[in-house]
Amino acid sequence: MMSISNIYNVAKMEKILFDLHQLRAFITVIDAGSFSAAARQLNQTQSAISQLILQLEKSLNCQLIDRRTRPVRATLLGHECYKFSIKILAECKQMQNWLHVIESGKLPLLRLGLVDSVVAVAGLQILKYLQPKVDKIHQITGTAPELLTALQAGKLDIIITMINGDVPDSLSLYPLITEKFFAVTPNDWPEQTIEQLCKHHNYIAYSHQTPTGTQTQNWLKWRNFKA
Amino acid sequence: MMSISNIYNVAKMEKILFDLHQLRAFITVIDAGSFSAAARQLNQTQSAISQLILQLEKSLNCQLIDRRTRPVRATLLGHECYKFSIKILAECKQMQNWLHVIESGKLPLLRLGLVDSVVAVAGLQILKYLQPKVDKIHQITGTAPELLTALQAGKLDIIITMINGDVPDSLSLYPLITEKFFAVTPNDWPEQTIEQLCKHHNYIAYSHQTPTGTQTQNWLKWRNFKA
DNA sequence: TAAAAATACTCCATAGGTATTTTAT
DNA sequence: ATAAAATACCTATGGAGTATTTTTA
Repeated sequence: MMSISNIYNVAKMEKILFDLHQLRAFITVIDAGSFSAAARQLNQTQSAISQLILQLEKSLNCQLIDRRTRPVRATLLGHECYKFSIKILAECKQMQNWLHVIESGKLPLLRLGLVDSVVAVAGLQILKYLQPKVDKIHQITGTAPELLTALQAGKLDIIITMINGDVPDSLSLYPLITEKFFAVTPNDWPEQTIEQLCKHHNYIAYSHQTPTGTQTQNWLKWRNFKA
Repeated sequence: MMSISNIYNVAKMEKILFDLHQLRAFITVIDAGSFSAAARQLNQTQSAISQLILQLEKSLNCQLIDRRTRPVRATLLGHECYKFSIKILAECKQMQNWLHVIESGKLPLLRLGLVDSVVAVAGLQILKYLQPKVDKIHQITGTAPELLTALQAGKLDIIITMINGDVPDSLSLYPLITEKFFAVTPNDWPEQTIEQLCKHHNYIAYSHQTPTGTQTQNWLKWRNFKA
């Protein structure tokens, strides 16, 4: 069975031979019809633009602009390059904008899933924390598997839940809280591991009413333990 | 729900605040799980990678990587940035390739995905057909969903597979082969449609060993039919 | 001849390296 | 305690400017 990561190794990141400044200069030259005009638009010198275009042509190993005419014009290859360049720069701008939207607290809507136990323990704090960052919140509560399904179906943006252990690749996991627990036993008990303890002794649970009890129950259910 | 296209504003050719080397470094770090590993892959020093990522984060004015964990991981924003970066770099690579094709008549590299069944039936013919058109071929085989994922991630250039029915907008679909089938039944069978036939009669399959049998199996699996 | 593009050269900003400190497990 | 990331510092490359030459209409 092929894994995707295999493909990545094969198609390893090659060197980048041109840069976005060159593409921008190229587009501007084509639009403006001359190097000098483009230079004026970009607040640079004609020399700088000339060098940028020459670099681009050299790195792509082809002529992009026909200088034997005034105004200068894109060659056949130049036309193709122009279309791609427009698309690439648009993509870059979209990325900038999209990240800015997310981080500047102007996220229009966050669809938030919370497991019931978390709502009880920290629901209010979470909402208070999110308030300044999001315009509108759709809050949904449910069991961990339900929320996970909804998240994978694209019906939620984020869920706060206990970890499963193996999270699908398409999702990102951010640990919020981890706790270490100790098993305290009388001196004369021989059992050395949790498994041994489970075999020989009864399970004493926190009350269903307490948050810890609920969480423990959830965790056991999640891990498919039987009561 | 806001769509990304709304955000994009074509009008001005604004300053570019990041560059492709930064994006490449970022992708490599996320994939590798550490700055040092990424540096090794890119034949640079850890320091250089660190600086590239810091520059990128500064220019985008947000944190992209959570360094408080090992392996380091993309933040929420980093995840968005990652997806865009993949797309942008793929676009750049495509441009290079396309220009190279036009001027030399040959693609420098084709990353080709073939579903296993196609390899068996037509693998040799396909490679023979491509030979004069491509300098170098990376051939990868796998199941249709795997290849589709890789294609969308920009890790493959083309895949030859059975159609799904709904292909994402970002991909182009070129039908290669279509076949019409007839159901031949005895004169006295009353059923008039395939559905009726399926209800009242058993399914007789080609042997697993034959190409047709394998293809049929694949198709049924693809369509979530049960044996 | 008058624009505009290429070229020569110069400079300095910065990408990227080495060495070191800080941080995470 | 060890591996990894940030930081300080330094060097060399090359991006971009000025001045000049070459090219086009």
